[in-house]
Amino acid sequence: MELELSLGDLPAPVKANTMPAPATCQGEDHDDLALGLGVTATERADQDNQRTSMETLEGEADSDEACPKLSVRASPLRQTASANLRGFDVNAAIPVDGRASMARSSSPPSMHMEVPVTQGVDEEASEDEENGGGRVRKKLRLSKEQSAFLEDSFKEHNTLTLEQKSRLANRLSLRPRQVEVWFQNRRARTKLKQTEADCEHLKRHCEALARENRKLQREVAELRAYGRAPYPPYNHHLLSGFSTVLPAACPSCVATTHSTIAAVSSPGPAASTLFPRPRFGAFTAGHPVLRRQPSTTL
DNA sequence: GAGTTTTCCCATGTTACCTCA
DNA sequence: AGTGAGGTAACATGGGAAAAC
Repeated sequence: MELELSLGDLPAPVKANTMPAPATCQGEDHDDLALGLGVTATERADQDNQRTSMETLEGEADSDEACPKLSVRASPLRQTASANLRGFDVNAAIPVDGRASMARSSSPPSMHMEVPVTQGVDEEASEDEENGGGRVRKKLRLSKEQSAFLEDSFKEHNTLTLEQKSRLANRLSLRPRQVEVWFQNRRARTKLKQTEADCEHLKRHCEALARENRKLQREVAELRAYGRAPYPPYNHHLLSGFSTVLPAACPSCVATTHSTIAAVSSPGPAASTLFPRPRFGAFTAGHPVLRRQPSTTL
C-alpha cells in the first residue's frame, strides 16, 4: 500500500512478483512488469495500471475479507490488441473492498482524497463476477469530487506526464488508465467545442461578407450604368477639353470606385484585420504539450 | 549514418452505458 | 413504465515521434 510513496525513489524496478504471470503474457517483455511490485514512477503508464491494481490487490489481502476475484483480475486479459499489448484489463473490476481499503490505507492522508466509492464500481464488480470477466462494459460514473479534481488538473495542463497521471490516479482512487482516458476524452470535448465555436464564428463572418458583397455588387452595377450613359453626370470635364488630365469621373466617385474595386479585388490587410483568420486547430496548433513529450523514463 | 522495428502516446471515431426529460 | 436524446467512460484504430536494433 505504500508503493505510491516510493514512486521515483527506486533506482530500478524491483520485480518482486507475488503472483504467477498470466499464461497469456508468457514470453512478453512486460511479464514481470505486469505483475511486479516496486515499479517506479518512471515506468510505463501501463505498469502504473498494474501497480494500482497490485495496490488494490494488496489492500484486499490486507483486509480480513478474502477477495473472490483475485484470480479473475490477475489472469484473463482482454482479447483486444491494445489490451494484450498493455497486459492489463482496464475493465477488470476493482472490488469495492479493495478500493475502500485503499482509502483506508496507511498511506499519508495527504496522498489521498477521500472519494466516495461510486455505484458504478460496485456494480462493475458484481457484474464482472457474474459474467466471469466477460466483455460486459459497465459504465463507471465518476463522482463530483473526482470530476472536479480532474477538471482542475486539466485546467493546469491538458496532457499528463506519467507522474501526474499516477499521482492523480492515486489521489482519486482511479486506475491510471482511467485518468488517461478521461484526459483524452476531455481533450476531445474541448476540441469539439472549440470547433463548434469556430464554425459559428466563420458562419457569422460569411454572412457579413455576403452582405458586403451584395452591397458592393450594387455599387459596381451603378457605376457601370453611369459609365454607359451618353452624358454621365460628372463627365462634363471630358467635354471641356480636360480629358487628358482629368479623370473621367468626379473625385468622390473615383475615390469610391477605387476603394470599391480594391475591396472587391483584394482584401488586403484591412480585410484581414476585419476578419481575422479562423482559429482552426487552435487546440493543437503550437501547443507544446500536444507534441510528444520527452519520456520521463530514466 | 541510414533504414527498420518497437514502443509509446495521442487524436479521432465509435460503442455502450447511464441519466434525464 | 417505456423511450429517445444527450453526455460520457471505455474502447479501437491509425499515425507520429522517439528509442532501440
